[in-house]
Amino acid sequence: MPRITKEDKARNRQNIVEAAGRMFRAQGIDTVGIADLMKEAGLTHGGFYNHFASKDDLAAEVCNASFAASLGVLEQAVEEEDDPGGPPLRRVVDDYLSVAHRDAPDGGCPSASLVTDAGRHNDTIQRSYAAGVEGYLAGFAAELAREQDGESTPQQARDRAVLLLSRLVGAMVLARAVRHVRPGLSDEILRTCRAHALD
Amino acid sequence: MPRITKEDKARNRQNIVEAAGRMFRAQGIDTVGIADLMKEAGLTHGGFYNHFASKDDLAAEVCNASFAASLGVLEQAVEEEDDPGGPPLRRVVDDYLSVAHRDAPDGGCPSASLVTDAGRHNDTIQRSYAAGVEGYLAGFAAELAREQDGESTPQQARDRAVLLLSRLVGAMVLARAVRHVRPGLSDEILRTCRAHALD
DNA sequence: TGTACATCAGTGAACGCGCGTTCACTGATGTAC
DNA sequence: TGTACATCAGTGAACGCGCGTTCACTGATGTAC
Repeated sequence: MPRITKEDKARNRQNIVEAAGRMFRAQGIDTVGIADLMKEAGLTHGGFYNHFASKDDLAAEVCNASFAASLGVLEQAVEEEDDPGGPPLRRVVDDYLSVAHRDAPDGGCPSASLVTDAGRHNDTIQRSYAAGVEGYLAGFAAELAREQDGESTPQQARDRAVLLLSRLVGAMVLARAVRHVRPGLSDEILRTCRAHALD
Repeated sequence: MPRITKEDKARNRQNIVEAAGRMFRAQGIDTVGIADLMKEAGLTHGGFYNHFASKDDLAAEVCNASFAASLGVLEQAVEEEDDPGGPPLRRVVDDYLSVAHRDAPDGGCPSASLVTDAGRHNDTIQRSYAAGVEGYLAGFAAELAREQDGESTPQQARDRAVLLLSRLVGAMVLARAVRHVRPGLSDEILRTCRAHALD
């Protein structure tokens, strides 16, 4: 049946990146095989290397794409001005530390779902991850500065952004780790941290 | 040369658990092979199944042992009364979020180093992990109650313990994830969270 | 206490499996005239 | 615009490797008398 249209090839490539983005976040980079991920993208495994030089190569691109998508959602949430649920960062925290986000890591924040994978893979992946973290920090710091309306220095906003991200990530990874065997504890972690993440 | 003394067998078993404890925390459960870990324990891979029914079986035991050792260190630190470095929890936080702990996950807190592994393995491992987390929370809550000297309810102490552990774990996993490619960012995360973990 | 035999921890080769990656092949697309 | 040929994305078998696990074997220890 091949050969395929240029547009089809581009679409296939994007499908691979998106499928891998979901699967890597849900199950971890090492757990997901090339064959699994190509099937999820609607292809057979042999064609993988028409698009990527290696699995690590894909993983780095997936890391970038996941952070870009996740940051987009974040900034969109921040921009929705007059909205129920209080100020933007209040809504961001409530969404981040929600049961829905805990139970659907495949569409969620890569800061949390790839945090261990990043440290255990090559530097290219780690750089993509670190850049994504910096993106989150910049976004949080900007919004914190805006909400305090000149009441804080850039350094203070930066510090608070670092604290906020650490708290969100810590609560989420712990809540996910105990979810299946101690759902009550998992819920408690989310609830308690939701109430105090912005302290 | 075998057969071996009963005492030798017990010592070998303990060596395997300790070697696996270090390697699993440093590299992750899936990354470490049976052969690697038996060599580290000074044995050959074939004998593994004289001690454990499966790798998962070992992993659950390792999880228990690592938490027990780590909690022991924690409680010992708390008990060293008149000591420089302020009140016990202040010292616990400073040790936890130290550069030394970040750079030596093999001897450190399993809450942080096994947090992702726990969620991705079978329920036995996850239960060991969750029990360890509860141990940490109980230890923190008791010390928080003691330091506030009756000024807080058990519920408040529990909430603060949940917050504290989440913050420690979040900061540590993030600091480790970006360590090799952004050492400055990694240090910043530790420093900032050290200053505010007990807020 | 001494002797004879069963036990079983350690060894290292082997098994089966799944992984990342490579390859020969196909045939529709892209392109040059 | 039409024709002829080169390109190359997708396919699925195959490769090499390392993994968790099994196994036959060894010989010192444990034990029964």
